[in-house]
Amino acid sequence: MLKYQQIASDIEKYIVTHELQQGDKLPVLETLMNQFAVSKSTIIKSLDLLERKGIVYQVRGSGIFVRRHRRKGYISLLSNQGFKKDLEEFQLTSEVLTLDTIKPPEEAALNLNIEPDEDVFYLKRIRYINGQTLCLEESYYRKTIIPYLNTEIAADSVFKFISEGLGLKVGFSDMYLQVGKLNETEAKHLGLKQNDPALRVETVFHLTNGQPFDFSKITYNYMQSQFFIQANNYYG
Amino acid sequence: MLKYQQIASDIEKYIVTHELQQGDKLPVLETLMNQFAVSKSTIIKSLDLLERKGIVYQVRGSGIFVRRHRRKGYISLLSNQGFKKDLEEFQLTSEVLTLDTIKPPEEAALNLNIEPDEDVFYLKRIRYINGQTLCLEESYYRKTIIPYLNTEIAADSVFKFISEGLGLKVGFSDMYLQVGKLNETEAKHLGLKQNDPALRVETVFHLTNGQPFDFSKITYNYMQSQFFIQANNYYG
DNA sequence: CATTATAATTATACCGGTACAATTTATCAA
DNA sequence: TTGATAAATTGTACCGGTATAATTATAATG
Repeated sequence: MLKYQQIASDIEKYIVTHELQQGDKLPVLETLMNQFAVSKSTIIKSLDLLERKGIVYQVRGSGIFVRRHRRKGYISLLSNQGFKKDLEEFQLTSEVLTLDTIKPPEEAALNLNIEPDEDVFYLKRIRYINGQTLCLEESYYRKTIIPYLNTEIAADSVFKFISEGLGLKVGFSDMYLQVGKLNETEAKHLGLKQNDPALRVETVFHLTNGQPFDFSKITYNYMQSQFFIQANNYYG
Repeated sequence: MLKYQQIASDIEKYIVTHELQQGDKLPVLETLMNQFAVSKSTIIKSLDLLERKGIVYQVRGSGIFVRRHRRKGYISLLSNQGFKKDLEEFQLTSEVLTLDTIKPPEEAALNLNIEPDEDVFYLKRIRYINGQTLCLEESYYRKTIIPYLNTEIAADSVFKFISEGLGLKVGFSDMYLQVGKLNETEAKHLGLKQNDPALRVETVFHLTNGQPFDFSKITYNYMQSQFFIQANNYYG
């Protein structure tokens, strides 16, 4: 692990274990420099990372402060790890409905920017949170990039397998949100009624090198889904 | 404007005017250094900014590439300028229903982290996109920070006034999303039916110094609202 | 021709420095 | 006590350097 990542992780742990709250002040830059025995630029890089993750904010001339929101039980839309990570405090399980190698349907081929004859894994599953249906998910993984998958992995965490098992690095993702009404199939799977509200999220996941490797369509159970987003304003 | 911001803005303009597409390669760092006649670190800062804005991605050993999604007509949830900016291509108007100075209701006081007897502006408006209802919005602005507002400003863009008129800098925001069903009032305002799907977004906006200044509750018309989010993965 | 080893390219990590701008604190005058 | 002024604090902009890791291009090998 790189120095600046390690330091960021240490500071984050410190904030959590010491239960620092929104607005609490961290030691000044120079103190942190000495404490971690690294140069100024490295500390700055750590803090910038923490700022992007929404954990601190920095105020010129004043200090470095903890950023923390109060609400619990919300799923982060931004840490694109398939939210397995954010909900560790909850019971999160999956029921795999389908796992097949297929030729991608048109919309998947378009979003993955691949030829229609390239093989993809098609995974369909229902995800449960504390025993309740959370969402219905359909994913298309490029076999060129993810050569292997099985139902065990699919029932646990595909993203964990991709990063830890395959050593691939997830880079960025484009998400598209829409609200509509559940159709009959969705309603049945989620245990809701037809025409109930539906939040649909389509995501294209890319590796750090820019390759798209996963296109997924998720329909959320509106009863279970509360999301939060921490945004920074770079448009000053 | 700072050097690195100016350079970032220039590169962004270049991408747009030359219609560069996803995956197109930009000149290498050293070329950019010479071209803009600045040091390496300044160019890196510019590119980091563009990366956070979701405009480029960088691949070590390979190059700097354009990041662009294909779908049009989606509202960005992240550039927290009250989306006036993102939808400039559309006709966006507002009808002000209420603008009053009041004592904040409990949830507003909680989210703004203020005393219940501190004065706030209460603004309620309907926003239209191309003549159709886009959302119903209720906002609470702290008068200590935003001392003045009128219906003209409210009908145009409060955020524009805050930054350009008052010289305040918007820093970060916490957003909470939920899906549910419209109640009677909401349905009437949005021209929809009761129990139709509703996307509700609550946001707490902060200045760069961490002060919360605006708590807003928005209910979107599900027929009009398509959102996109560009996410980066800092959790490597 | 495919595969492997080697070299060149390219972005990133990390260092340490000066100058500066925003904020906070201390000082002083009214 | 208040309000203005000056000084100290603190993060940010920008410079320019070395070393390194990931990727890509090239050369060598079978």
